Parts: sequence; structure tokens; C-alpha cells
Amino acid sequence: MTAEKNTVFVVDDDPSVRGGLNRLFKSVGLAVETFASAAEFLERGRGEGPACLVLDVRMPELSGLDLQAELARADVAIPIVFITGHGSVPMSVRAMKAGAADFLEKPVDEQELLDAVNRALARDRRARREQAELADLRRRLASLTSREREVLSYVAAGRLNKQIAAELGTSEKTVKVHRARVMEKMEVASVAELARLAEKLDLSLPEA
Amino acid sequence: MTAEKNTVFVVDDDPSVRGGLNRLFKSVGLAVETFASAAEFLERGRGEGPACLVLDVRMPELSGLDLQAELARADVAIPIVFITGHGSVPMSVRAMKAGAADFLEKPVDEQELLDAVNRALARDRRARREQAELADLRRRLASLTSREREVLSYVAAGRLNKQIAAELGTSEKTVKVHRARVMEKMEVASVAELARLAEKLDLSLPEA
DNA sequence: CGGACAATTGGACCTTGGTCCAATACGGGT
DNA sequence: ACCCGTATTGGACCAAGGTCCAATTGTCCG
Repeated sequence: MTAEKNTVFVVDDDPSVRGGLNRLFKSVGLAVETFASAAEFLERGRGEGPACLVLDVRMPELSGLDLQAELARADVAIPIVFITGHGSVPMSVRAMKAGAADFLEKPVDEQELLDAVNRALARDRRARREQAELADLRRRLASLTSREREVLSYVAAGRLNKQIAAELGTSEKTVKVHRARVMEKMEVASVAELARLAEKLDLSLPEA
Repeated sequence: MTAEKNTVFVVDDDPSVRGGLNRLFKSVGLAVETFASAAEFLERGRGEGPACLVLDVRMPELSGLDLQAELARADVAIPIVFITGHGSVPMSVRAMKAGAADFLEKPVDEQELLDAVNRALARDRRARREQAELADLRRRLASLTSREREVLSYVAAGRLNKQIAAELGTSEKTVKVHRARVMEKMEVASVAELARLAEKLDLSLPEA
């Protein structure tokens, strides 16, 4: 259905490497964009569709690991496949612990790299699906008034209208109105669904 | 509160290494158990409380990575801190991708190892808490009759008693009885809670 | 100021859910 | 044959949720 093109972003300071990788990925039908430095990638950023990053560890200025940290700070969750000519165990462990999709050593076997990239793209597609779903939930949540959000939390916690009214210092009548609006705006037909959404949204539910 | 002792399992074929690690961990108040081979650890297995595994990669017979795979197959989820004298990048990447907590090279810095072990233990404590909670939920679920489980799935899906009765080919009256028993056995007071439990239990909810 | 939106409440009415008491039916195991 | 657990249903009744109509108050904005 969603035939969005998968993109590979290549960041390497060596022009010949960029050229080689560009050809390799294009040869299997992937869209490619190359960057000569981490800074350059940070400026242009990532596009729209599913993507992954093929990143040289050793580069002047910002290293690959620095870029990884930078992206994490900026909440840019793009899977990273590292490639390095002079890698070390601690370096690879650090990268993997920081969430890297893979970490390969030069000379890189072409098939191995393609496999790694495809796994990374698959990971990104899944992550994007989940993110899109969450964004949609948050959009609905944002459409609620603060009072409605309050009522939502009580309903998701399993409270009765009567109890909610008491805790909000209002009437059961009012609670019913808010509650109906919450169900409508959140686009759910049952309390069970609402509870599941609240769970996904990490809503803190009232204790007492 | 739960002052369970944290245990470090050490698996290394070198007796002097076992002795050294034993002393190191004991010196910081950790319980230690040592094993000369992967097979030996597999036999005695892990104990009760929170624990982690400190594992040499290179060993005769089953290697550390083999043991990791073996444990994964057996669903034994114990965090592993690898130690190796002749590590390589691909080896560490493979271990990390398989879920290793850390991967250190000899000679190992004592503080670094202790830090890694403590992180691994913390990970295990969290995992154990979650597992215990899940086991409790599964216990409650197991106490339901098959009919009750069926009704549970419909209720968690947000269906009305009337609809459930129709889909089960029974009367609304009967559904109410099952439903009440479900709420009692699952120890919940509201549909919202029930829906959350069903979510955690990964119950497949009826579509139509 | 007039208007839009949010919060609030009342009344009437219907649908659902939950509880109590009581009862029938079927399959297993003692 | 008898008891137990499971599934089933009925009637009565009350509590809770949902809906329709209508209305008031306060605030923020053009």
C-alpha cells in the first residue's frame, strides 16, 4: 500500500566512499543522499519517508559517535549503521549501547552492508508507524479542554461518574457531559478503548 | 523493603580469573558463584534473586556467545557482561545485538567492571519486577474457565453484554454471570482496569 | 460590544450493568 | 449413585451510563 521510498543517508568525508556507496544503494533501488560531514547532515536533516543513516565513525570535526549523540539529543530517531576503518571493541560497544542498528568494519562486504541497511530500514518503518499512531493519539488528546483531560484521566482510572463529580467538586450531570465529549473527541466507543489509549499516552491516572 | 541479595555468576575456564573476580565482587558485598564452563552453569542454573552473568567469550567447548544463545533459547533472561581477551568488533556487535548488557576487554578495569555489573543487576531487578507482575496476572488468568476467558476478551474489547450474548449464542443473563466472575477472579473493580490487564497479557481481542 | 468557546447544571427518559435469590442441566470423579 | 464444578437462565430491582433539549456564567478575542 504505502509505497513510500526508502532513503539511505550516507555521511562520509571520503568522496570516493560516498560515490561507491551511492552506486551500491542505487543499484538495489534505494534513494540515496550523501553528506561530507556530520554538520552537513544536521543542517539538511532527514526527509519524510523511512530512512536510515550509514555513518563513518572517523571524521574530522564531529565524529560519527558525536553525530549519534547529537541526534539523540535532538530526538531524531533514525537507525544508524556505522562503518569504520579503524574500529575498536569499546567504540562498537558504545555505539551499540547508544542504539546503533549495526556496526561494520571496512572493508565492508557489500551484501552484509545491504542486509544491515535493510534491517535498519525495516526498524525505521516500524518505528515510524508507531510514531505516527502516537502522534495521532496526541493530536486527539490536544483537542480536549483541560477539564475534559481531567475527566478522561478519572474515567480511564475506572472511576464512577459520581466519584469523579465528588473529586472535581462538580455535579454528576456535568461529568456526563464532559465524558461524552471526551469519548467523541478521542474517537472511542467504549471505556475499554479509552483505557488502552490512556495507557499508550502514558497518562498518569489519579490514585485515590 | 525487598532486601534480596544480588548475585554475580562468573563463568570462566581460568581458575585464577575466577578467583580474582570472586574476590572483587565479594569485596563490594555481592554474592558470587563461579563456574568453570558454560555447561556447568547451564546445569546448576540461576538461583532466585536478582543476578547477572559475567562471562568469558573464549572458552573450550561452549563459548560465551554459545551460552548466550543457549540461554536465549531456554528463555533464561539474565543480563550478561562479557569479558574477553581477544575480542573483535564483529564479536562484540554480535553479543550486543543479542542483548548483552556490556562487553569489556581484558585487562578489565575493576571499577569499569563493577559499574557494568551494577547496571546489569539493576536491569535484572527491573526485569524481575516486571516478570513477577506478569506471572501474577497469568496466574489469575489461568483461574478462569475457558468460557470466562472468552467473555473476558469481549469485555476488554468494549462489547456490550447484549452483543457478547449474541456472539456467544447465549443469553445476556449468562454473560452477566460470567462477567461478574471474571471481574472477581481477575481482581479488578472496573472495565478500565480489566482492559489494561488484557493489554499487558497481550490478549487478542475479537475484531468484529 | 457581540460572538465563540468552555464549564456548568437541570429534567426527562432509556439503556446497560450489577446484584440477589433460585433453579436446571451436563460431565467427571469418588 | 452422588457431589462438584461449569454453563445456563429467570425474575426482580437498583445503580450507573448515555442522550436529547435547554439554559446560565465567565473569559478571551476581534
